[in-house]
Amino acid sequence: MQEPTFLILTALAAQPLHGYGLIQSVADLSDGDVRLRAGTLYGALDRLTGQGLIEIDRSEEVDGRLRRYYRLSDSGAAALADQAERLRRHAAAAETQLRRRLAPGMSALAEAVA
Amino acid sequence: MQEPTFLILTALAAQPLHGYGLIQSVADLSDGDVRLRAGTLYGALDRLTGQGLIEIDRSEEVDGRLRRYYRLSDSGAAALADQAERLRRHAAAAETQLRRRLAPGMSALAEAVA
DNA sequence: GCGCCATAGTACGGTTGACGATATATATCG
DNA sequence: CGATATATATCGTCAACCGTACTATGGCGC
Repeated sequence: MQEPTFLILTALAAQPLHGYGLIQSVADLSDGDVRLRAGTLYGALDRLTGQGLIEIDRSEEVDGRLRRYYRLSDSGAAALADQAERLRRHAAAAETQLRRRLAPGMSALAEAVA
Repeated sequence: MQEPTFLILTALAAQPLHGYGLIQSVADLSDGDVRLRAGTLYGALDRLTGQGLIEIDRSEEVDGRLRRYYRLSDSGAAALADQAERLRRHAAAAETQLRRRLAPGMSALAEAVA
C-alpha cells in the first residue's frame, strides 16, 4: 500500500468524508506534506471501493454539486491497522540501522549500555 | 519511496552488502514479510545508484562469480532518515484516527483524560 | 459585470517502480 | 546426475500515482 492510499484510509478512519474533503484532511494529517491530486484521489477511491476497504456512506446534493461520502469498512480498518503496525516496525528498523552506521564496530553489549 | 526501496536503504545503512546478501537482509529486517525478487532488486540498485543514494563499495570475485557490494551514501542516509521519520508520523496519525473511530463522540478533553 | 478563487467531480495520458518469469553460471550436497 | 544455494541480469507487464485539463456553481472584491 502506498502513501496516498494509506492517508486516504487514515482520513476516513475518524469519520466519513467526500472527495474534496479528503484532499484537505490528508493535507492536514501529513502537515501539508501530501497534497492529493484529483487523479490520484478518485482513482484510489474507485480501487478501494472495489477492494471493499471503503464504502459509499451517502450521497448529498449541495448547490447543484454531488457529494459522495465514503466511510472506512471493517476490513479497511483492519488493513489500515496492519499497515500502520508495519510502518512503525519499518521506521524502527531504519533508525536502528542508521545508529549502527554511526557506530560500526559497536558490539551488542556496548550498544545495550549506551 | 516504496517499501522495497526503503528496506534496501535500511539494510545498507549498517554495512555494505551485495545483491544476494540484500535479499536475505531485507527478509530478516522485515521478519520475513518482504522477500525481494531479483527483478525488483537489481532494478532498484541501478535506480538508486543513478540517484546517488547508494554507491558501489567494491567488487569481489568469489568462485568465478562477481560480487558487487553497495554502500549507503551520505545523501542516501539523509533520505532514509527523512523517510523513517515520515513513516513514524504516518503510523502515529493512523493509530490516532483509528482510536477516534471507536470513540466517535469523544471530545478532546475526554480523550486527554483517557 | 467580470475575474478570481474555493468547491466538487470527471477524464486521460504519461511515468515510475515493482513484479513474475526466465536465463546464465558455479559450487555443493545427496 | 539432479536438486539446491549462490549470484546477477533482462524482459514484459501492470498497478498506482501524477499532471493536466475540463465542467460547474457560488462567493468575493473591484
